[in-house]
Amino acid sequence: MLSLTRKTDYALIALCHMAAQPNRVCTAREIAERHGLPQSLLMNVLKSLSQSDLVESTRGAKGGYRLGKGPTEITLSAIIEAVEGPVKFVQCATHKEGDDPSCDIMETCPIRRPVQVIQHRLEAFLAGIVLADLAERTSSDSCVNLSISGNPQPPTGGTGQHQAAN
Amino acid sequence: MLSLTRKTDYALIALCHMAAQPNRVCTAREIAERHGLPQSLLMNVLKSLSQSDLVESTRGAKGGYRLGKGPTEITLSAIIEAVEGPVKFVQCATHKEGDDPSCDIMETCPIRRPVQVIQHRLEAFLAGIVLADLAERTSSDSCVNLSISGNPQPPTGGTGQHQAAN
DNA sequence: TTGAAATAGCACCCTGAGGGTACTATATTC
DNA sequence: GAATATAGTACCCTCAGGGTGCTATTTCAA
Repeated sequence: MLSLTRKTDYALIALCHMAAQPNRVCTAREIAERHGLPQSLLMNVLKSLSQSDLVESTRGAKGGYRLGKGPTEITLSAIIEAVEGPVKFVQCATHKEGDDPSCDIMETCPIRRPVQVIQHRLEAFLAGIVLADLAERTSSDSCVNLSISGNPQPPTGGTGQHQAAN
Repeated sequence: MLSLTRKTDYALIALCHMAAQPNRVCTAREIAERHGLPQSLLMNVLKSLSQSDLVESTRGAKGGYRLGKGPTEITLSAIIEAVEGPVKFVQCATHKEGDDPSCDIMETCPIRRPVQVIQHRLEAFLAGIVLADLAERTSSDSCVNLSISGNPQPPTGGTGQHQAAN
């Protein structure tokens, strides 16, 4: 369905929670109770984030989690990758030479190249969104900030405006 | 995993195949054999595409499929939607007032708004890629063209502007 | 030193979507 | 009427998503 999993949802919520309180450590329980998430699952997610250094964890009493980087350094693609694994728009997109082919028509596939280009553009898209963008609108309730993006700006029209990638 | 399903892969292959031969009808068997796809599954996919008017079908002997629109009118988002259903970056993204909430923290969810903005941008991204972009690079092997459509252009705007490093 | 609080690491389970098959009905051509 | 092709269903199997539970480890504080 081309959708994120719920784990990523939880990750985003937890990260926003931490971003809003940069000067203290937050426990999994606190975050779970505050936002009504299942605590055990949230802990799994926080573990993943910790292993990817997106959050720092402190064990023991008075322990908890805090952001491991600044909110402008944590990209959406890093979050997704930490929780769900690498984004694969199509299975063959991240295929390396010599790998066991995930798809048995690799050699003759007529759409492989163009689809890989789309993959790169999607990665760039996700890498361009950072936690600060999300957290910002979370605290202030204004609707405005993200919405430069807000008007979806139909990209269909022109061939050839600027491109960010490649 | 934020990935397309194999059905969409098949749809893209079939559509590219048809785009390359605009003046004749192609049978499911022909496409399946040509590209090594399972015929029965490909037929399912073609049925979906037909119901969404992305392809025209002709029944009976000498029947088959052909594109239902020009290759510049068939967007990637339309293809995905025809085969997989609506793109939902997150479950709640397409939620309408009064629906049964797909997520029981709808009301208090701190990231709902920003995430919906991302969803809109993703939709615009996918709507900006058309079949012609794929089919083009299929026949000619040049690598350049696709960069025109969906320019990723991070939605940050207010906050830092980050360039996708690729 | 001991207990409580917190994360770390497994192991396991259940459900549903992805992915695939099979069969029948219908339309068209020759 | 036979052959060819799509249309429509109904069904099945596998595996990732999503969730639970238990144990180990670390840290603080009484």
